[in-house]
Amino acid sequence: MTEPRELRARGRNTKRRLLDAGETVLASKGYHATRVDDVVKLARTSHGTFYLYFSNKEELFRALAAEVAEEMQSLAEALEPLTDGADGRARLQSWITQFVEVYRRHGPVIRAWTEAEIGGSEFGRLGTDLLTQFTRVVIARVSEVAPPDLDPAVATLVLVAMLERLNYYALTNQVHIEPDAISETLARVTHASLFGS
Amino acid sequence: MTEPRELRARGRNTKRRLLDAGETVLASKGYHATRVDDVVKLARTSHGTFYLYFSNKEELFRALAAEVAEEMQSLAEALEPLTDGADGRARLQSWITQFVEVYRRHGPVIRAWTEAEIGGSEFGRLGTDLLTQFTRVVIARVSEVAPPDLDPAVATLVLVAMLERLNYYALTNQVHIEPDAISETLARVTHASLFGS
Amino acid sequence: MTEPRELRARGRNTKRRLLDAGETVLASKGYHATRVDDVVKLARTSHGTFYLYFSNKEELFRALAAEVAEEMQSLAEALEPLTDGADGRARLQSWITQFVEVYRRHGPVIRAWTEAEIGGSEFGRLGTDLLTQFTRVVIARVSEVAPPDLDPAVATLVLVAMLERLNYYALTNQVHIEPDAISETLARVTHASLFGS
Amino acid sequence: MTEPRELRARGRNTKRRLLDAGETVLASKGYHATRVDDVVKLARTSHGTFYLYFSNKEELFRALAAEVAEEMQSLAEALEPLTDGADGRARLQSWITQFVEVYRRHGPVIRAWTEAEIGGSEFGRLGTDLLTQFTRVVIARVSEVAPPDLDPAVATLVLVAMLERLNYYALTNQVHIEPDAISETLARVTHASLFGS
DNA sequence: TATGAATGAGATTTCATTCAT
DNA sequence: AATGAATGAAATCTCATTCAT
Repeated sequence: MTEPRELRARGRNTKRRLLDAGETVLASKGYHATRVDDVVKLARTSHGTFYLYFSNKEELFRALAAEVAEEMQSLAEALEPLTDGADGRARLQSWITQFVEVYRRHGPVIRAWTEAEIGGSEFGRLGTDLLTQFTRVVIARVSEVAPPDLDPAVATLVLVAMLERLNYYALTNQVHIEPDAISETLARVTHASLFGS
Repeated sequence: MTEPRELRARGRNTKRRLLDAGETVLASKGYHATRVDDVVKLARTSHGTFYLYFSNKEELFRALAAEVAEEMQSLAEALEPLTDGADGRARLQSWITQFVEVYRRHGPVIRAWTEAEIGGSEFGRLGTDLLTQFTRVVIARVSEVAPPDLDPAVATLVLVAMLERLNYYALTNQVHIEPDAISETLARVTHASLFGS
Repeated sequence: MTEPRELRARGRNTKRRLLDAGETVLASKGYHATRVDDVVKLARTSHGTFYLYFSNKEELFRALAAEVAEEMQSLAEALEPLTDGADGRARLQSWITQFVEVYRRHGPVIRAWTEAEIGGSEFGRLGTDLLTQFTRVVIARVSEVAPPDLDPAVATLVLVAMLERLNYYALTNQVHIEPDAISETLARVTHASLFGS
Repeated sequence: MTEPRELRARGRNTKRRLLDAGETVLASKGYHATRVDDVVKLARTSHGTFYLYFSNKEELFRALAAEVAEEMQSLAEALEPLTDGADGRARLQSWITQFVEVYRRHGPVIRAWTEAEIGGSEFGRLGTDLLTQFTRVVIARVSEVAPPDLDPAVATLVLVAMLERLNYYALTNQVHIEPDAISETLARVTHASLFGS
């Protein structure tokens, strides 16, 4: 483990460059195919410097994950009570838009969890933990309004699955979807499931 | 390229063992972390033999993909017209149950596409192509019944996203869901979106 | 850990070459300064092959150590009861000559224990264990004849210290000693300490 | 080469801390495994500062060696003529006790010579030179009294071998020996060899 | 006098693929 | 049809030393 050191301005800057480079490379190559060499080249620094800040590749990704996890967590907590009506749907859609935005910025990290957790790495488990946390908050909101015959936990998972996966398809260009259509459709489907069409 | 050769019984058996081993390893380690060594050990054969049947690692995955693609394609074509009412919903649910079953058997391969396509490998593209094909067929069905203000393509993607991702969560034990609850909930949400609750 | 595999003639030959090369390089550079690269070059093989037989550098040395430890153990057990008189001294000297011979052949490995045990590596502990074993057997012989005011354990250590260190000086050319003079002098000093001059 | 500079109190203190840290790390890790990083951490200073006082790692060790060499040399010169009788043996034992004390304080450096000289480093040669010097003085004393059939040079080496190695065993806890037993036994064995029991 | 940061050469290790039998 | 052995390019990681402040 690299001891967390007190960093001066230059050091903080270098570490930031490495994190950003890591996220960029992650985006284009995925977790397993990312080479330390790619990261340091992009950050315009050396291997030695990389290992000054992170004791290995995994730790770089853990640091990225921690940053994203925090954003996701605040987002989850920002979800207000769900309500029926055009008004409630608009609020839901606005929340989903924020999610889409976070995914647009940090999708690569989120997707990397998927890749990593299959190998059972620590990084992968971080992703699972976040999913659990995120889900817990949303379930609470769904429980308040779900019809009695709809399991809130399952419904929430469906929602999260849609959120994550649809963004994923869009971002990897596996399909073409208008960005606006994503949040609108997600809001509509979710709302319909909870309150009827 | 290994020329497709006529194989005797023994050869076919060996190749089958390699394919099965490949799928198993894929399930536990994921695309990038799968080693030829793991595969041949599990298949109780040797590296030399592996390259007798596949000219490289990628080709093994392609062969696996081809098998799964075929099943998925028949499944897509088996989707009957969607109809309103309890009856229509039951038929939809039964189709989803079949999907869940296919995913249960071949999830590792399907999930590996995700991982692979990030690196831009041929295997990854195969997955994308399959998604496109699969989607095309489903869109046709959805178009027949979607309300005018719901884009059939997007709605289909939502459906597929749910299908794939929820199964994924369940299969990787990231969350616990009752197997039956999966198809029931998926059917309910889809039906509600298309026909109202 | 590299699983112990069944080796054919060629494999056994290669492994032997690596072991021998390891011992040679150890002799000239010492434990820590030995590079896998030196070993494989001398064995006229490749890095890849090295890791086929040993999962890392340490394991190569452990294998060497085990071989030497066995020889040392048989030597210890070959020590007959110590007796007074010219006759007894001749027998002692002949045993010491054998020790000198083993040291001449495997001194590098024995010396490497010293270097390694300082770092607390497994390899180092092997050396300590061997010393303990070896000493135990010799103590038994010394106890039979030591004068009451001479602690057999300490006397044995003195003997072993002389044996090891004098050989070491001679082998590393830190001093020049006629090979015959080594065993003769060691026999004389030991015998004098136990039985009087 | 770092020019020997006139150091103020603060500088002298820093250099002392580095030397002490060097000896401590040497004790726990050995010559080859000692890292500049370990030394500066223990001395609570920085890499930059280290190279202010020593032009490289080797020079730190040379400085340590020089300090120890001086002590050893005075010790050698303090050896009085060897004489027979209880009286002579007591004087011998008292000298050996001083040796044991020096070894207790500086054993790590002395042991490191062994490790270093295998790689042919300057530091190793320093150790060899010291051994030669030390031996020369002792041989002179032994020559005065050795029986005609005992080569004084070899007898001296035996003595030094015992001295060094027994202390080494004791200090590295490879065996347990009562501190007093060390010098007593060494004195007895040496005396017996030279003068008969 | 001091130090945090950076460097890069060199070491270890991995693994897809080829070879020889 | 099968396989044990070998390979070497490429990846990860280490650490003595230098730089800039």
